[in-house]
Amino acid sequence: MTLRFYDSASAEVRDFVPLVAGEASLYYCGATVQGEPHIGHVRSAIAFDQLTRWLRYRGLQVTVVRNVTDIDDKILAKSAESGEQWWALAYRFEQAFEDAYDALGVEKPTYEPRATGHIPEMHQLIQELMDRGHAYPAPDGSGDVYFDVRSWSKYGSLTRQNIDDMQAAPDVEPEFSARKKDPRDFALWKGHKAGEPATAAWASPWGPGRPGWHLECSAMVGKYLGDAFDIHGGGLDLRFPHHENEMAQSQAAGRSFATFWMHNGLVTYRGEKMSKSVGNTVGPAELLAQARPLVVRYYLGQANYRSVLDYRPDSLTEAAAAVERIEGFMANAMKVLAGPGPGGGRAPEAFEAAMDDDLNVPAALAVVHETVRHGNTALAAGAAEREALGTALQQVWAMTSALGINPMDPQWKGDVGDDGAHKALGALVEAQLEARARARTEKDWAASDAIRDSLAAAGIEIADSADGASWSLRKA
RNA sequence: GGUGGGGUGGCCGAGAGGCGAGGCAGCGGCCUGCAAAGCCGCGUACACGGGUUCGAAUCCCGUUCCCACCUCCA
Repeated sequence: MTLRFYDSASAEVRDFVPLVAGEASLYYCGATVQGEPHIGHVRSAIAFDQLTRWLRYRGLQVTVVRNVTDIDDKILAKSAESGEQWWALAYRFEQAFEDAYDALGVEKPTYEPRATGHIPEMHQLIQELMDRGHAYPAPDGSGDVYFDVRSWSKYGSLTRQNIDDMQAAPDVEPEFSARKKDPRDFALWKGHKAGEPATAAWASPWGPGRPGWHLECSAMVGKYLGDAFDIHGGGLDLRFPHHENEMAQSQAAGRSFATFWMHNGLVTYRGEKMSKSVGNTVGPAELLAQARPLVVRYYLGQANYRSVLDYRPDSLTEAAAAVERIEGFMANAMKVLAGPGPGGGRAPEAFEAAMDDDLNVPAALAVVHETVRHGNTALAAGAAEREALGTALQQVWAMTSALGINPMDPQWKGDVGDDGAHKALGALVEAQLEARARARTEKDWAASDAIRDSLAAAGIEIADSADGASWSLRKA
């Protein structure tokens, strides 16, 4: 087997060869916790969760690091506006992100460092850059320290851009530009300004201040994954300047940094990028109000991670139908096979090949659905096809687990209600089903259908089969 | 101006020279007391114009439209 991923630095699909055999290290950019999460953030996390799960499926020991940027201009600005302490505000939104990740089955990263906990590592990196002549303190005594892009000939290589071809940014802050040797130089350290809270300033050899955004990630990567690691991920919108700058400052300091860069496609709404600055965001809570977490996860994870996902509210209904098809098969098969869920099965080769090929989830899901169809056929064939049924169930189990969408996973059970209530409901429904069965025996179709209709009105769906009727709560 | 990614059937969404991935919706059939679920069948789609080829959605040339980044953004 060969894993192949699209490396956005080289713009090609390449064989993935881990730096250390049997292991894989992944760093992907988490949130700047200055507001509520939107589904674009969540999509990114799900994409890298799929990647993590697949690397594990392939037997690699995976170390995952996702940062939390808990200090930045916007956090301070919002704090100043509302009066809430900046660190309290940051923590509040950090929790909102965590809740969304948890609800949608994104596995916890191995490490989840916060920027503010890594100031010494940042100072060290700045010092290394200064020693090598790639960073300089602002000449005006502001306490800012900048990265000198002209001193690093490879600047622009991640995004294959030539510095001189780049459109000059609108000079919104001339007072900053005046401190820079080149307008594209970016802040490694931001000197403390009058009016900013003292709690948002850390002592440094260049004066009190706080870290620049790009520097945080480089410092944390260095601490948790070392000078060289396998994959750096994040949203496509972070390629430039964030990732370009990260790469420049890390490599200029003599670290080799990532061997693969993977960027997930953005979520759009009515054709336009979803973002806080555009103001067209839709939060995970809005989707979770319309559909079960499993359905939301399926929806956000069903397209190729690199493609644009245009959110339309009704697409959740389609995702729900697809999930129920898979879920229905698994539930029926488990009932017939009367065993606990099968663990440890293997996915069909076609599924593995699709996932190995740059995580082709849509093609992999096609295999899931084909297997479900075969399984349903085996189910209908009865005892003669028990073995085929068992195989299909095992395969569907393995595939959905690998994608993080196994409907039988306890993770998704939360919406069923507590066991006591469910048990009581079951007793009541079973009594109804018995009455209906009697009516059916007497061919009293009116009575039989009345029972079915009243249960349906209460959100309980029943299905007839050769061995009697079964019921389930209607899922959103 | 520079850099990247795209335009596939009613919708979503893979594929990337020759067999119409898969899902959703729709239609017909089987099953069913009737339904539901499930199974079987039905679609001749690849922005436009040229070209290469026995054969192009896939390659080449041109045109056009869209998105993203070049400023904070997953």
